[in-house]
Amino acid sequence: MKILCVAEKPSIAREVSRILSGGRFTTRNSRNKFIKNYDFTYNFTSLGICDVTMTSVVGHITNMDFPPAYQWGRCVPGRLFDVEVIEKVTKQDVFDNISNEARTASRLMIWTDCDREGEFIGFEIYKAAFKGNSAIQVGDIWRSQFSHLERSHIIDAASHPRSLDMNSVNAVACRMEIDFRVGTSFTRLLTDCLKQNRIIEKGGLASYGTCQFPTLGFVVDRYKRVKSFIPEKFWYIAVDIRKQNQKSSFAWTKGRFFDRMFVTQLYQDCLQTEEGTITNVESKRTTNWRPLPLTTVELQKDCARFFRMSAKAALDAAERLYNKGFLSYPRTETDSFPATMDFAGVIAKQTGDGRWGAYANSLMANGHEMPRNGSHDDKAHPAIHPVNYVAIDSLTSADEKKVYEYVVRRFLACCSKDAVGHQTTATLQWGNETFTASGLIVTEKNYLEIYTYKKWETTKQLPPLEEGEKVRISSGQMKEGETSPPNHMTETELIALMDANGIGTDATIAEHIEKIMQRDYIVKHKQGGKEYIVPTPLGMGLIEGFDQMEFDNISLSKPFLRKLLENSLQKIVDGERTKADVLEEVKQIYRQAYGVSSQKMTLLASVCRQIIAQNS
DNA sequence: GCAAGGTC
Repeated sequence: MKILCVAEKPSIAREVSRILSGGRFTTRNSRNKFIKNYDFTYNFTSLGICDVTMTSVVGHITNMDFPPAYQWGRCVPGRLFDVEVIEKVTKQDVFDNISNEARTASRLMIWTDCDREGEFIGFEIYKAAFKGNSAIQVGDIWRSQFSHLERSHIIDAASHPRSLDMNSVNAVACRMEIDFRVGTSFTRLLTDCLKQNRIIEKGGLASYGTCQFPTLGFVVDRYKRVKSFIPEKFWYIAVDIRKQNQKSSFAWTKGRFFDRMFVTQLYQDCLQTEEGTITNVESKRTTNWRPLPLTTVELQKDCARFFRMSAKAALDAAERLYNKGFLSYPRTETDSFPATMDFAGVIAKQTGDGRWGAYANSLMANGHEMPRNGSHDDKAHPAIHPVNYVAIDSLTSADEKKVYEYVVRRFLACCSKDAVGHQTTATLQWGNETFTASGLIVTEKNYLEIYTYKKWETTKQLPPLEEGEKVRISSGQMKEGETSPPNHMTETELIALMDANGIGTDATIAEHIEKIMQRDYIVKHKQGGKEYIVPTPLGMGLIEGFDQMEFDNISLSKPFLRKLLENSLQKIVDGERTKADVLEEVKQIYRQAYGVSSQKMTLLASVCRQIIAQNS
């Protein structure tokens, strides 16, 4: 009896084969240069010893399309909400490999990632297998459940398969159809109209996407807030005391007020007394927590912040390091490690390095900590960590060097003790007002010694103060300040906003930013050594134009619709709603918005024209 | 020529 096993990517097929076969497998090439077919035998608990062929796909192998009659220019874009969609095989060689291998198989076992997309890819694999062997039915599919490649976990997964979760499959099918219909209809409408109005060039493209526009919306929103910012004056009271020839500044616990008279009144009351009283001195141990295990989004945010690397460049470098076997899988939302992971083994591989080897050695000698567990789990991959050592000087790409070093230091930091400090806070009463000052001494750096990207340092110390002590106010002043404008959007902030609002995924956030840059909706702008993202006049015109149309309580440039879709998809997964039901509801919202948009295209064009003229 | 999601 032959079992056909199919994974989502070649690296998983290789690893699972290695584990299940105990290293005794033979390898055949497929027509796709990335994909190998591995043959071995395995003793499945329920079936006994079976012949196994393990292979993989490379992500999705099919996609949606419209029939020829509905290609660009052949119908009005509004029809795309309702015409039939067809399935098209996008990777014929991969598809055929599965059909062929399925011919001699009596069972199909799906080893795709255990997330929603993985479930759908599993269904695509089933269809390819069924084409080669119609004796394989949906009910015969084994779906193995695993979230990392630790040996016992994989063997357990091999003996406890479940069935394919059609709710998840339907949720993904729903997402695909919405994104496809909405994206294509609006893109054709926008492009055709902006071309007619000569706002974009003949060969140009003005795309709309359910992720592209909310992303652009974030950038435009920030830009407008910076431009329309009006500074406001505020007032506050600041106090210095002097003791042992040392000045200490105390901050007002009330902060600041925009009412000058009010602060003046309080300040006048204070001036009645020349002395203040120390009402409280508190000295306590504080800790500064080691970082959480690394996710893709965190990696991208930190690379942008620490190395000024774009999200795309960071992910590309991490991917190359993964393909060379140095890093674990770099696309993950999980901020924890499996409890069974061999942390000491991972640390031991780093002990020979010239920069961090000594630290790794000290962790080995003194015992490492168990990493903290974050609350996110994509149920498919563990947090990003080094799997093999490479001397960074032997890497040729500057980005790879930085990313590898960062991932290693982050991992060692995860296995280290938290930093410890001592914080002293003194409270001062002056008249009716209270003020505080504090000083920090870092007593044990611990993880900070290896995680050099972060600063937590000893500050200026307070002089010895006692509760009840009278102190002379060496300077008590009412000061004036001014609110400052928000900064322009950084890539780090944009990634964080997208992540928080469910726009895109760990694997696609970087791509959406790149795409709207390609479309000339946003540009990166250097200012004072920092890089900011600002909208182009076209990008502003599009958002402004859509915002001026009157939709019924919805916005095409904000993240709410995407979030609504995401919530509804989860309900499909949970079995609370059907795909047909959600599809109709969401389609109806966009269909209506499309109707309004197509009527108001002249408004959009004139808004665009106006903003472009203002900025040229 | 159009989307977003996988992966290489």
